[in-house]
Formats: sequence, structure tokens, C-alpha cells
Amino acid sequence: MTNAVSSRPSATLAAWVGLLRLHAGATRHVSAKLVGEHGLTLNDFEVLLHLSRAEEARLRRVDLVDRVLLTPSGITRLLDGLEEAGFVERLECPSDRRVVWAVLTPAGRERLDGASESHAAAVHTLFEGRLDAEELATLAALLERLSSADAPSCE
Amino acid sequence: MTNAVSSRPSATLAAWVGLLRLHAGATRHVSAKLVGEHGLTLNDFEVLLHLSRAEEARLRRVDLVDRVLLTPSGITRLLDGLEEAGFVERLECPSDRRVVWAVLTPAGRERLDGASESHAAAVHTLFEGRLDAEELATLAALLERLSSADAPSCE
DNA sequence: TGCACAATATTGATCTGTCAAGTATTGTCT
DNA sequence: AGACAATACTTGACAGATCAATATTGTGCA
Repeated sequence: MTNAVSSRPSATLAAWVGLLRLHAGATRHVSAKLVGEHGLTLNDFEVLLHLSRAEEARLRRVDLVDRVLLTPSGITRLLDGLEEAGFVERLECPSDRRVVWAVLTPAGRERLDGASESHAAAVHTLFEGRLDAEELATLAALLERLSSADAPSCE
Repeated sequence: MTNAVSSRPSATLAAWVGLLRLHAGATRHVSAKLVGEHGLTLNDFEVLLHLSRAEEARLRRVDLVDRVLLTPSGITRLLDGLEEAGFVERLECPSDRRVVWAVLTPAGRERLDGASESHAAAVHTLFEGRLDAEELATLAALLERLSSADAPSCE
């Protein structure tokens, strides 16, 4: 009886597959709508959103890496696209010449505003009718606790 | 103020970002271990696992699409890799010549068994120390309910 | 029977993101 | 100062997955 996975479908495993399945399905739903109606990827949207909330609508690459959970090169490439589309601009930081700010342009803000409602609605329909307010709060709290300090050292 | 997202950070939204963040972090952790120690992608692993549990250790492409939440072409390409590695074999179905079974080979089963424990351990460390048994069960139940009938028609 | 349509699987083009490596700048320690 | 590490970002090569289009087989029905 060596197969730990199939012989002991524990609660951790159930939570794990639930996470995988929900993410895959949810992400597809929300992303399809966002791309179809506003030409924005999920990550595009998130970057725009974070910029819009930041001081002076600008962030360093590194800060975006933390917030969006992408690798540095992923962020660079994503921003390349957003720059080309005119939603974001590069701005060199005078005090530390290693950093390059990503600045939200008016066009970027406009696109973000246009997409926000539709995005919120899409997310809403994922949960609507399946969970009541209390369950939702519980879920949010649990997920938050799990993702807070998340990378346990890989031995 | 027309920005629905930033002005109303509702519970749905909190759950949503929790889901995104947890998935990104967790997936990276588990996947890194699986690839590093056993040369298997997360999806490779899942396919092997589903096959091992199936009747006669074989499934149609379409069934894998449902279980693993990948597109048909994604499954085809993933199986190409597993075939090349010798973990899976193609088998044409005599009764319906459109379908091609994916059959788990002994080598595939062996690799799966080798990876299972390490995988389960990796998943375990994600939850360990952060959630007690009851919370874990709650989480699993909530996730399961959300992902069960998942694609609400996109209007 | 024959014909329209659905279901299964694959392929080519393309996209998004990763990894490993490399450049440039800044900070620290002696 | 000068050496060395750390930080911020970029780039080339590539993996993994998607989409749209296609081939093939099965099903239902006039």
C-alpha cells in the first residue's frame, strides 16, 4: 500500500484539487470576458488596477512582481505589451537609476475604468447563488491566511 | 467615482484575489518540487493519477479534458510528451474509431508511485500549521461547491 | 439510404510566462 | 578609494497552453 495519494484522499488533498479546479474554471470564465470585451488579460487588468491605486499612479517593476505574482521577466514582457498599447509609460527614476517606473496613462485609466465593472460582475457571478455572505467571508479569510506568508522553504 | 472595483472591495473580490494569490504561490511550490525531483509537470502528474484510477488504467482524451481542465489540444500535446517518455501509450478504440485511449504503462505507474508521496507531502506543507482539521474540511467543501457546476453561461 | 450535424482528436500559428544568463547601478565593508 | 555583494531590470531560448481550422467518424432523421 505505497500509494499515499490514492489510498488516503485526505482533506488537504480535497482542498488542493478544489483549488486547482476552481482556479482553472474561474480564471477561464473571467478571463474570457475580459479579453473578449476589453482586450485585456487578467494580468493586464491587475497591473492596471495596482497602478491606479498607487501613489501617483506608478510603481516599480519589483513592486509589481510582488503584487501580481509574476516573475520579473514576466512583468517586463507584460509591460511591453501595455506600453505598446499606450496604457502605460516608462519613466526613469532620477534618484535610483536602476529602477524604471511603470506609469498609468490617461488611456490606461480609461480602459481600466471601462473594464472594471464588467470584471466585478464576472467575478460576482462566480460566487453568486452558491455561497451566502457568511460563507463567502469565511472562504476569503481562509484563502487569505493560506496565501499570506506562502513559500515554505523547499527542502 | 465610477470605478466599481476600487471603491467597493467586497467579500467576493477578497475571495477572488485570495484565490488568485494562493493558486499562484501554491502551484509554484508544488510544481517546482514535482519537476525538480521527478521530472513531472503538475498536469503530467494529474493525468497519470487520473489514468491510474480509471477502469483498466485508460481514458479517452475527452474525459481527460473534463478532469484536468485543459483544452483538447492541450491534452493531445501533454500526452505526446508522456508517450515519448514511455509513461502512456496510445490505443485505438475498436468500437468507436474516433477515440484514442490513453493507457498508463507500467513505467508510468511506477513514476506516478514514486512521485505521489513527495507530491502529497508538498501539498501538505501548504496547509500545515495554518489551518486545523475543521477549517480544512470547511475550505474543501466550499471550494468543491464553487467548482462543481462551474461555467455559468457568459452573456 | 443519404445527408446534415455533432463528437473526437490533431495540427499550425501564436501567446504568455518561465528560466538562466547578462548588464547596469547601488550599497557596504575594509 | 576599491572590491564585492545585492538590487533592478532586460534578453534569448524555450515550454506549456490556447485558438482556429481540419480530418475523420458517429448519429439522427427525412
